Amino acid sequence: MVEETASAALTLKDIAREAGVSLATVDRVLHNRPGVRPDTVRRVQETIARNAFQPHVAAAELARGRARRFAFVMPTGANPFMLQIQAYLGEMSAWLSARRLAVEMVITDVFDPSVLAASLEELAGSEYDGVAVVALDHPSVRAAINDIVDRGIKVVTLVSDVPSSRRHHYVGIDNIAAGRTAGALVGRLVGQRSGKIAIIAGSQGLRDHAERIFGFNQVMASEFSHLDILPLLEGRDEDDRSQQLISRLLGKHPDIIGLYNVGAGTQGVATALTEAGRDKQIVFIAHDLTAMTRRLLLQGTLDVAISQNPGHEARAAVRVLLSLARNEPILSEQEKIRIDILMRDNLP
Amino acid sequence: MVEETASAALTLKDIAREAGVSLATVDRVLHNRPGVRPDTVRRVQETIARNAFQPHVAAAELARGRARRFAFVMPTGANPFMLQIQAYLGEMSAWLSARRLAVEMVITDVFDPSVLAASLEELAGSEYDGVAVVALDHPSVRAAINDIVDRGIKVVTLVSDVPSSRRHHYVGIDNIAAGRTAGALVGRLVGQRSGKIAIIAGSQGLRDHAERIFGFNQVMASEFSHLDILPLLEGRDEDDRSQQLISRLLGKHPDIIGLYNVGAGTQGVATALTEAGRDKQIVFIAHDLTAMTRRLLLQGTLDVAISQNPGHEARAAVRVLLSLARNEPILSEQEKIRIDILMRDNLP
DNA sequence: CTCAAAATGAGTTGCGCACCTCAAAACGCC
DNA sequence: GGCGTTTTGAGGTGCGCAACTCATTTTGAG
Repeated sequence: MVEETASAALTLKDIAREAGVSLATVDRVLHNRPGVRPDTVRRVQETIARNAFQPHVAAAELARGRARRFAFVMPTGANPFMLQIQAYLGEMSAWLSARRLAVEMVITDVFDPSVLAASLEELAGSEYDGVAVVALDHPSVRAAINDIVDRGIKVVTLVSDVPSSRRHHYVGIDNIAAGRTAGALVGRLVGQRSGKIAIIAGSQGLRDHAERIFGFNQVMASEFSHLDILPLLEGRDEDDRSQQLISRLLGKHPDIIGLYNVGAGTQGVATALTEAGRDKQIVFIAHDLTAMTRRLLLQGTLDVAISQNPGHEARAAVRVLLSLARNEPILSEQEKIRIDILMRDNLP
Repeated sequence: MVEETASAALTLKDIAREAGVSLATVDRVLHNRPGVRPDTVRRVQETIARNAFQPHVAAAELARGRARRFAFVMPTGANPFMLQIQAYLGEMSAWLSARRLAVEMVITDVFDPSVLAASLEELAGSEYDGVAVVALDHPSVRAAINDIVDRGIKVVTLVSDVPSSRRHHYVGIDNIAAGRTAGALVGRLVGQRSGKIAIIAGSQGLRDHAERIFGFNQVMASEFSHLDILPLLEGRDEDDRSQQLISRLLGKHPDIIGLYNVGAGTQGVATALTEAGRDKQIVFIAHDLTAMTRRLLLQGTLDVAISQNPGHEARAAVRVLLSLARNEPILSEQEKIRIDILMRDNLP
């Protein structure tokens, strides 16, 4: 029992013949070039639709000649998650060059709106076909993104979104949902016990951290109101500072049963927990899968790591930019980034 | 600060010149065609490697002429998970036809080794470039797969593997790890409580079910030995039968605190739980994300759904077959199927 | 050295499309 | 009806490679 799923192999010539026009006109319609009567445009488009015609991507790509260039605007510094994204882009290099795609890194201080905006404005005047940017949500950044879009360059925001801009796509997770997931897990894993829940973030000023905290508190308030949430600590994503803050907190509150680390500095938090000898009694949830969090999961110090797959984000950003540049539909289901719940037994 | 990641745009002609041979010889080397001295082969390959040369896939695809044909051997019946995979393949139809790829469904009884083997043998003599098969692990199936491979057709096993065959790739999850994940979650979510844990499967004869049960028991024995595991029930993946079995079990054991459904029939199990009024007290874990399990998660009847992403499996199978057919390297990190832990707050 | 077999060079064709030019036809306006 | 403008047709070129043919050179065995 065999079923057909794919169709014939029409070419532009067939479409031209069937629509009663020349190849040149079909080409004009296909690329929105001027000089075609609206009536004729419609006739050609109908013929294309009627036959479910798809231009042969390989032929189109070959005929284009020049390679496509994409820029990835990434933060300076040693943020492991960002470095992982860059590493996965590196792993794609054979894949990219076989398709004559060039991906270039633009490293800049994405946390300073004016610096980021300036970097983006520079790209607006360049020869890039697409830009992926880890964007801070700020009016001047938004304006810079819109400028790039107006130049006909495709833009996707990566990891961190600027929803008010006219960017074509966002590749990343819903951080409110991530925070809610953390809250639900803490609440469920502490079980019947009652006690206090600690929460530490890098800074409330970071949009993704703020969103996670919001989601976390939402769930705690609505579903686990019997638990006592301690005031938020800010560890600035640094191991040392996080360790000190948590050590002091553990000393002050012997009845902490759950701990959520919103940002980085997980190693510091874990050290504080083990030094206090309370890593097994306290439910500890953090973000991102690194060599370090993997180790902590296997040891049992960390109970759950909530993560977004950096490899998936890197590849999705490239694919989305490519599809946009080709005016191809995007497989949205494929490009959606999931909130991964990682425990010891489902580590990839 | 800009860093280059991709390289030049050499062509075969450049390679030929640099290696001091003709285009024809490079072509022979590239496609393992006979008639080239080993010494020359080496020289050409070294030139290719030295320049990190990648043939332009678009040009290669275009020059090939004929389209590639892939067959998907899928089970008969209304298994929702399998239907989802087929649905996602359908969603790819525009993507496929733009690449002149034809994907055809071969629906057969994959649970009968002789029927499946016969279907596969038929494919061995056909014009397919690749075959994806939901394979039962049985000697005659293994032999059939090896036959197909010997014909030069690429084979990937889908969802269910035949590790002893010479299939080129497996697209699916590690079911032992999935079972262990279920065990860890049941154990963690019941918390301090003590009581009995129920487990129901379709049949122990199904390899994936058996593996999940194995993993589940492994974790329960080593980490949650204080919990009492009830004997396995077999619901044949049917809602009615599962409901009856669970209803009876709930009547007999008032102290059940956890329940793991290994296979299908989740609706039946859920009905039994709610009718007994114990859906909130019992930790309930099942597999796969469907409209039904999504509803149960939102209601709170189901606590966790463990799933493998059917869309990802469909696309990965196609991509892997395509890469194999093109003799391209596979992005293994991309094609790996993860064990997803889905709760109410991280539903996609 | 001779001869057949193996290895190689040189060349052609065509895949389907993008992108271009130039001439011809159709059109709208006065 | 004449005019300029818009629309269309016809055609060409080349992208990089696969796949082929056929002539020529090199090689090794006897």
